[in-house]
Amino acid sequence: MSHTLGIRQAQKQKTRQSLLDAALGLLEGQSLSSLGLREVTRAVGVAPTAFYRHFRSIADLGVALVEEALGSLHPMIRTTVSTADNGNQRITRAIELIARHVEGYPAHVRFIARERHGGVEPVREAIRDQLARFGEEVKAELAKDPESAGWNDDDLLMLANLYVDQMLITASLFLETLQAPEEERERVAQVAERQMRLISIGRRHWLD
Amino acid sequence: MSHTLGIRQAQKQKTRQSLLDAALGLLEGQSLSSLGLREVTRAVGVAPTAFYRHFRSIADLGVALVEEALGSLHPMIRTTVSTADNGNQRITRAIELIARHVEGYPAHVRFIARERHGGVEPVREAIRDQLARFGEEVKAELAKDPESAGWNDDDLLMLANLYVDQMLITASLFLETLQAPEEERERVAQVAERQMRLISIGRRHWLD
DNA sequence: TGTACATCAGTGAACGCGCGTTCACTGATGTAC
DNA sequence: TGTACATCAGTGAACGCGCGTTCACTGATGTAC
Repeated sequence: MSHTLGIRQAQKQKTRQSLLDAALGLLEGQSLSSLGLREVTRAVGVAPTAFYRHFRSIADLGVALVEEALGSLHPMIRTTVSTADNGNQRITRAIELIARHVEGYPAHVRFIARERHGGVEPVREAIRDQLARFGEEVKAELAKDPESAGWNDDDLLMLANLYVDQMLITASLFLETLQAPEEERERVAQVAERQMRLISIGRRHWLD
Repeated sequence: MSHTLGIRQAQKQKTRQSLLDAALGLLEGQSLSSLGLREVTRAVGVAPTAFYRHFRSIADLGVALVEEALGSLHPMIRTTVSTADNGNQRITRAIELIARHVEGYPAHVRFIARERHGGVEPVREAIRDQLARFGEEVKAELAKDPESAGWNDDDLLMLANLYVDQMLITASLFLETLQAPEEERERVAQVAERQMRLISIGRRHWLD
């Protein structure tokens, strides 16, 4: 039984999504704390007052963008980790997955990198919470691996967060190469791969 | 032969420094791209137009702040690395150095973390350049270490950048605990320490 | 040392502009009967 | 199915406000002789 939205509800959601999309576009060249409500509505083509039918404030819209952006990162991180743990080949594939995600959702990645330490506290908090959840999930994924035998929970979480941070750093480096020639992107990929490999080597000898 | 500045020059520098200090203070709660010129001059107590005697724009002031902030990080990173390479005890001391730096210059650290991916391109560029220089310096420091025998230049730089990024991540985590109880800060320190240790273990077995 | 002129950091008035928010409104959609 | 009323997403005028930038200015400091 699929519930069809009323015309009114559907139109409202469409406008809301347009506001989110427009904001994300405008945020490529500035940060959230300088984004104007009128700027966003102008880009969409609705009256400034229409904004209030969807969000209390720009900060509120920012929090919604966090959900959207990290929702899209979610499957990527899981796949990356469950994919990426044994051989060097798996690490190569994981880095490729990150590169493709950055190509597919550059604005989302930029938004998260920018606002993670940005000037809007509720948005920072939303990102912090989501990244903590990612850490927990990666930890759960790592725990399944035979290589994790003998590891305690604290150390697993420590390693999980190291991987998560490393993925974000790599993603943000890829972002900077989006307009650059292919060889530059290849160079970034190779460095990221070796860093990931070095961490995995550290993991393997952690209990020595 | 010490050259005493003229009264006029000395007063000008003092005002300039006041503008930088006021801006840094205001930036604790917002990001550079939303900082207003009038806001800064108001905080200092000079006329808005006085701003133009010192900086072309807020972005220009931001670049000056990068020099100031990373100038203060400079000695810290060098000491941290040359200190931090052999035993676990050295890593502990390195993390302590970072913690103390964050306590001593919280606004500088926050500024760099925030604007590294912020909305003002010239400022991002200045930070990128400085961090690249740090990477090179850390690489040079690592190269002196007997443990680096057999390492090629690319791998040394890869490791150096891994350390630099890890230091920034750790610094920004400490920043979030400045208002938190001591036990929270201790927890962050312990995680950072183990991550650094894992990386160092990876380093030791890189050539296996 | 004293005088006459040049420099220039900081002033204060004025400008046009876009901002966020309020309010009463309109008219298409939804609902009850 | 048709009618009468309720809901509510989006409108458009109006507001007061702070913004960045311009300009001619002032008066303390600097310099040449």
